[in-house]
Amino acid sequence: MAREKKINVVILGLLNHEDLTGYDIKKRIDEAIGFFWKGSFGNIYPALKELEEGKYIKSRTDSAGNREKIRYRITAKGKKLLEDWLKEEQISNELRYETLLKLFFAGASDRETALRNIEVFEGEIRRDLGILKVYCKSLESIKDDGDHIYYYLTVTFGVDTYEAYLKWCTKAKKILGK
Amino acid sequence: MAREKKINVVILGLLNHEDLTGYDIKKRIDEAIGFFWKGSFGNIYPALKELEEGKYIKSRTDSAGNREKIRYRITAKGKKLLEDWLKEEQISNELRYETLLKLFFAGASDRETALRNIEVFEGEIRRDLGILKVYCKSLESIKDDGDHIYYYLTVTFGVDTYEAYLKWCTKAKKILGK
DNA sequence: AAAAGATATATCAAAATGATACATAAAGAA
DNA sequence: TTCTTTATGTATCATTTTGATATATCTTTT
Repeated sequence: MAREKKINVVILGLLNHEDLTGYDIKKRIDEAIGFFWKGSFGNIYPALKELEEGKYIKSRTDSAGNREKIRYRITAKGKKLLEDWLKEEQISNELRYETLLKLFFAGASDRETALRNIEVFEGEIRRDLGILKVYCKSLESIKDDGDHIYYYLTVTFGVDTYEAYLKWCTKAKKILGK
Repeated sequence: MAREKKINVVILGLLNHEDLTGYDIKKRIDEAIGFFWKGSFGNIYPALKELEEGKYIKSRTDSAGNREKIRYRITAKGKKLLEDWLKEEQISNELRYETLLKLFFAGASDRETALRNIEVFEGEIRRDLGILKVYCKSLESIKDDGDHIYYYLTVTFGVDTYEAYLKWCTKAKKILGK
């Protein structure tokens, strides 16, 4: 089987929960999986067309008022593709941390710059961790219903790793002498 | 100032340490910063040409034997660009974890599949953590010389976060009933 | 001497990114 | 009421990155 483009399986995964428009899909990606995955209109809309051509999803145009709205639903063929991808053991996990890049090359500048970059990172992580903890708390009570358990686990991944980041920040600042 | 393409600053950062060929650059990226950054010939070679056109680097062709070898050196202008980038506070840090994606969508399949995906992830992380720890140990004794401190800090980031990943794996497997 | 693996440059199709354009609908302020 | 801002919605495009492949030489192993 050909290696499926990632945006395709992301779309299928989201449509497997509920019917959505392209715009909804973008929002779901940003809100629910935004801390570990991204999507843009630039690949969502073309992918939706492709997936419909391949009969993995089906569209329904909803013209309430003057506004055209295209809502998509996953087909049996689409569910099959999603399940096949889930069962593939090959995974690609990637970090792209500009903070680490800057730290690695920090010798080209001074310690103050290196420290400031760590502090900027720390600030962002602290803020995002706050948001993740709120999600985590609200999921704790419902995590045993249906598929919430999986959502809960991804959020705890975020919380645990972000806490590790913060600990590292403290250590790194100390080592750099602050 | 225009937002600089990331591969450009990666190349400048590496050339700031020593003169390198395109092939060397690819190797350095894979070895030294591979766990948090990637590069490919497909963007390294065109970027080298562009950077030379902009006078950020200078090439020296070394034709020992029949083999042509193009070695690059950073210029003062290139150093300036590198420093400017280091001082920009805007950073973009990204995770792209297929493992989390599969976990988030695991409801479309069964718990065994979800567990297997976590185990695959765990295996990879355990292997990579072993490598990182070796690097970490060898850097510990020289971390106070020159710029090694920054290399050491990036490696400890890897070690700390990978250890957090492993702890999360244990917890996640337990929650999923194993 | 042959085979295999590392070195080296280069290109290309496919995919992702980030920005923008355009238009309607809804909410809030003046 | 009217004006303005924000959210919804589809769509495209240039730039960048990815991943694979092509081609050739040099080095090490068998």
